Amino acid sequence: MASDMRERILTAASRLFQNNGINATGVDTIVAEAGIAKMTLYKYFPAKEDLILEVIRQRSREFGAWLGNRLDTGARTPAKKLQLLFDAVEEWMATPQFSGLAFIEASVEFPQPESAVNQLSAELSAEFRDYITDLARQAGIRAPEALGMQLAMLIEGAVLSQQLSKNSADLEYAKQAARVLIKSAG
Amino acid sequence: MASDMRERILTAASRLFQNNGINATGVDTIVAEAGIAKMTLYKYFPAKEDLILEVIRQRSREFGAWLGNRLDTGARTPAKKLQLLFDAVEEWMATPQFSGLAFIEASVEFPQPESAVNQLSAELSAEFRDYITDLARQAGIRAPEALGMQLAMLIEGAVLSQQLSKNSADLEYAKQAARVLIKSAG
DNA sequence: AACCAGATATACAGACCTGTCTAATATACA
DNA sequence: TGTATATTAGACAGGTCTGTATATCTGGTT
Repeated sequence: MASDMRERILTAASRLFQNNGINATGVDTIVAEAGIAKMTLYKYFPAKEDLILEVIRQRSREFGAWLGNRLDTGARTPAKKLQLLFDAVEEWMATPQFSGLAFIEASVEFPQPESAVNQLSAELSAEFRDYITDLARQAGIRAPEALGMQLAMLIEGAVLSQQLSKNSADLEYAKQAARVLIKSAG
Repeated sequence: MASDMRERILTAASRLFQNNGINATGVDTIVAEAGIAKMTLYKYFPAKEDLILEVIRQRSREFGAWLGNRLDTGARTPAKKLQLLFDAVEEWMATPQFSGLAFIEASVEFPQPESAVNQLSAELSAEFRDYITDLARQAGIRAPEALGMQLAMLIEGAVLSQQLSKNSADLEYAKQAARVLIKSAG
């Protein structure tokens, strides 16, 4: 099936980008990993950049959907969802398909603001912040934007931490910090 | 002078790595930016990887020295230094030569644990955490490691934030979060 | 059975990459 | 002035990169 191919390419590219870096992963490597012909890749993605953009979009969508679902099923009120946030993030980081925050990695590898990859990263980063800020607003926090940004920064730092130090105690500290910040923001 | 050449190469490489990414910057570009011959670069740095490692080391050293000096001159007691930390980080981010946290960028571009660049990044990241943890310990914080990690994660998230959204309000939020966390950690 | 769209394998062009070699030039010092 | 040392310019080898072209094969439909 047609969408089957597309999915295989995206999956392979996502894994390779995560393990080796985006710029360090060649098209031939993606093709080999996906077990398809190079022409097929270029049929679905006219240029490597299109593939990069789609991988970032998909990984962000997946995380957003996972998180939204986890919070919806695990908590009723917005306030409880906010308190569940860091537990959910911890669970997500423990899943085997955890792969960092795509927009962070992409923005580091494509630092130029005029790059399409950088622009998309900035958009998705803002979306993520807005999502948490909305959560805080719905939970009745007095200064939702402040808390939203603080929690977002903490999550980004924790994800980086995890990948650098492989020390799972870090996330416990982040959770504790989130509790303190939420309580203080009232 | 000999050390002059070395310094010019490091300066040029640092700027290019920051603006375009590490893997996206070729040796020829560095040579042109530094205004030297390619052979000279390979005399001081036998391989590009040696240059990358030295750039990361130097940028981390510079930041560490700047921060240490700023805290020493701005505050007497360890407790006051801890309170000054985020103001200092804010000042550093406002300096023209601000270039992110080198070990974060490097670890994203070289994600494989067996890579020398990744290993150095992990070391420097741990050093940074230890520095803040020591600050917390000297300030008499009850759980210095917890607070140290929390502040480090917050700083890393704030630095990423700044580079992605260019919104300076983010750092104000981070400062506020740091105050809350320090107060709560007592 | 004949056809056809989609996928495959493979070679290729042209650009760029790292790292080396050589020959010419500049600089410092005796 | 003569000589060692450092730097330069530029070509080059060998490999990898993205993207294209071509020719073959496969599976489903009529």
